[in-house]
Amino acid sequence: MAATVTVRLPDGSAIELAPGATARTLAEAIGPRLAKAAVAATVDGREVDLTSELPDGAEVAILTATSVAGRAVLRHSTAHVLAQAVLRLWPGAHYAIGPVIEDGFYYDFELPDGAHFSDDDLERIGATMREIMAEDQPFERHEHSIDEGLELFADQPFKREIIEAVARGADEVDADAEPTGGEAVVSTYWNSPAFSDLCRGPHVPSTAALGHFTLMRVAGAYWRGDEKRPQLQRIYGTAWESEAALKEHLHRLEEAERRDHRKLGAELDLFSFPDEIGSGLAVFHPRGGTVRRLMEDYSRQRHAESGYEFVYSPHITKSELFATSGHLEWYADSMYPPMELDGGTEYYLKPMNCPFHILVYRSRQRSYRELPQRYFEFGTVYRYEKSGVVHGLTRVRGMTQDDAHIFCTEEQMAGELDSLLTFVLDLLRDFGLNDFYLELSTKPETKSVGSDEEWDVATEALRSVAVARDLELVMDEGGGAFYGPKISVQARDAIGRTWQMSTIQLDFQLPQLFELEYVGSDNARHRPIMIHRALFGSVERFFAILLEHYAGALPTWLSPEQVRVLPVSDDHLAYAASVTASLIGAGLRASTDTADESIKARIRRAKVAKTPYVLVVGDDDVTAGTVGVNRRGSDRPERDVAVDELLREVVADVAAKRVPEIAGTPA
RNA sequence: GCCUGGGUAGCUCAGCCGGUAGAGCAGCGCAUUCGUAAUGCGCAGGUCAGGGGUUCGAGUCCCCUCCCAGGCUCCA
Repeated sequence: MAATVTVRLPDGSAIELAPGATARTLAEAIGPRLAKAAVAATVDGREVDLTSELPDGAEVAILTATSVAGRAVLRHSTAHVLAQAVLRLWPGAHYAIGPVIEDGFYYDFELPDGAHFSDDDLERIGATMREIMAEDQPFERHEHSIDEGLELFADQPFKREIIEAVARGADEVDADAEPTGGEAVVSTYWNSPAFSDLCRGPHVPSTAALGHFTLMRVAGAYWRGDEKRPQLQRIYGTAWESEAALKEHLHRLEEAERRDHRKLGAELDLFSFPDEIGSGLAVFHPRGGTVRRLMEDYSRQRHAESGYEFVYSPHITKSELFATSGHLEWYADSMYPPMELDGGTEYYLKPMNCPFHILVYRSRQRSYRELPQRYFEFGTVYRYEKSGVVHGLTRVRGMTQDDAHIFCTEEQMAGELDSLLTFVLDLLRDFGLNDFYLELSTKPETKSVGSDEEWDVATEALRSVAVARDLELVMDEGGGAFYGPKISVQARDAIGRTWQMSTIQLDFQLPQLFELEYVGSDNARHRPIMIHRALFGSVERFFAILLEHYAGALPTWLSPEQVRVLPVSDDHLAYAASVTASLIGAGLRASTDTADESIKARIRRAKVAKTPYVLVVGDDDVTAGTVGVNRRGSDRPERDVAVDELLREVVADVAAKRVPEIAGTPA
């Protein structure tokens, strides 16, 4: 054996250690602060425990809890303690898997006698976890043969299933085949005589290294995500490297809750979901209707400027149309069941607009001279979403898409895609979104039509316009629609969440199914290419995203009410009315609040409604022709502003589509 | 669709071991006429989601249905 081992550090330097040195020894050799902060290490890129011995010549990095990988170790270890606590409280419980997820972890259990967790249990479990952490139990790694593993977990059916999968060489979430000696082995972590868990690790050295966690909620989840398998009880939690980081995370969650569009929609009187109508079906109130109209009007204007023509199509159709399009074959699960009319003819509510636009195209023979044809429609579609998935305005059963279909020649395709992407990004920026990345979705493994070659051509066309942008491109393998690949524009909002916005889909299939043609300059018939695209996605969903992004404080140009004028007393009513009239005369949305309430109360109401400009007019203003101005986001009112001056300010704000300062914590 | 938890006044929520329903805000009325985030007093408002059952008696216990939330799955 060599007298020393030498390992290389991430900065390229080498360090010499005594034989048998562990990652922990290394951390201590580098410095006491690192030794204290260390939770695990990587050896030649593989994550290992601090107690693992370092081989000579290895590249080693120490993981601390403030790194992404370090937090994952922390969370994974906390998940183990959760399992230990549950087994302590419910002897005989079965434990399944406990992986790390974004910002936290979960663990799935099956409790004896079909018992289930309640919110009170979370507190008890959390308290027990803290006991275990106080007991300073080590995470000791052991390796076992498959047979030993099966023996160890004889009464744990889920663990046995994982081990059996490892034995078959499957890559498992929470247990890993280790290529040691060519024979499959499993590793366990032993915390105490009462608890060990199957896991590939690594873990923190001891339960005492944990502590900044919260158990969040209980949920049901299928074993392996398969609805035919047993439903387990899942506990979600989050864990961080410090109390401050934990608090910050909880604060972010509160911020997201404050921005919940369903809450804002009710508070700001924008829309509602009356039970009488049904799940996932919204009505827009006057204020929400105004916002929606503004969004749609602006979109229409931009589409008209960009060479789109406006078409309209009905909400229902005979089944034949969707049989030809393939929707009945591929999409029937998401469609409302048919209505039988006219002695047996079946009619369907439309889940998509494309077949209708195709019929517009096919209404007469087309020449290459008139391509591209760009048909736009605010098309209202209905999709029978499963009851558990509907969510506010972001996932509904009835929605209006800003849908368009472009029919073009193969030669025109690249240019169309390119200008389309510019159009999309410009439009989204006008609404104040400006942090984007692109996602390219390729052929689905199961549900798809068309040959691999066609898919390759279409996918490549999309890829080339995507990479031409100075934007991040993320692959979404298998995420395309059944008829073609797509690019989607993902936007990050004010608190760092990402939303799928616009989609651009290429389609070589529907033109074939509907036998679309155009006559080329060669006097021969050719097949056009079809591009599907929706920029808002759905108007409802885009509305929801804007509401959350702006926390309800929509830009002035989109605000349902832009200015509210408050007379100090009844003496100023006439003046207030004249100010309001001149604002309305300038094309603004303004009203006078004549309620018999104190000026303070009316200011508060106007502010709570997130009105961009709240004007107060009293004696001084009547004589001087001025107003007092409260701008949204400012707590310092300004006095003696000339009406003309204020009017110019608001008009300029609207014309510039100025983005308000977004209240709240940035991500 | 499945799991868990919910549904009490327009909204947010109290309501014990089963004994006949309560607050704040909003609404309405009266007083108040006010210069920058809630003036005071009063009134009204509920088939306790709907239906069925147990019970002398059900908001409360049981069953079914609908709706909501968080997940699983799916997705714009």
